[in-house]
Amino acid sequence: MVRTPLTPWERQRGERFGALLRQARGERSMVEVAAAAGISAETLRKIETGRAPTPAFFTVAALAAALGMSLDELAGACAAGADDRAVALPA
Amino acid sequence: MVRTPLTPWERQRGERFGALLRQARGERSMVEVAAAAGISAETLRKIETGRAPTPAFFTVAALAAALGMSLDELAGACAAGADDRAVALPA
DNA sequence: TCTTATACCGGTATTAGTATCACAGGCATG
DNA sequence: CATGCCTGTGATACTAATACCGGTATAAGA
Repeated sequence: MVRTPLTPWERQRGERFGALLRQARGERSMVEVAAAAGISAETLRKIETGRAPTPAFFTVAALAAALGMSLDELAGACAAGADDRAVALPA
Repeated sequence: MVRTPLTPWERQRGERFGALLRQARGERSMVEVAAAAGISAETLRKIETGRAPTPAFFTVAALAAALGMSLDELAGACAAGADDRAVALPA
């Protein structure tokens, strides 16, 4: 109605998204990357753990810049990983 | 404190972002592009008019896909347009 | 052992994104 | 002229993102 709750596959996509970011972070600490991106460490943690499955665009953009990765490949990786959505959720 | 309100330049960036999207939409109607992106037309309108200055990442990704534009260039255009932020908001 | 640093987790507070409803203007068709 | 359709808009409702705090666990080092 007012604001469609996140679907299960959206949350799963968020988890994949977070895993991707964590992998990209590598050895660097959360606080360092968060500071580089200009966000709080808690937010970064929530995104990485999938507890914030749909972060804001500019948050992701700053994060990608801090991690030195492309937004397109990031979105593409999630879209590619979520292509089974078409089977699980035909609508 | 708990959720930093959007700064004025963030809102301005949102306006530029929306203007960019509206320009990219061209002659196509809001409802068509919104349907192609899988979001509601009202949401697209709010994003375009800058009333939703920091949309969700996947919303923007779907929109960019529907419009056939790159996320990196989109983010880059906004970042480039907002470089006067450093002067307006030194903090 | 004690301290420190990092990360995870739960709760809380506040703002913002997203969707539905109702409305107005333009334009065509009856 | 009336009616319906389409586009864009304003108001409203509800959920999610962001941030801060305290606590916990693990590992490294003094």
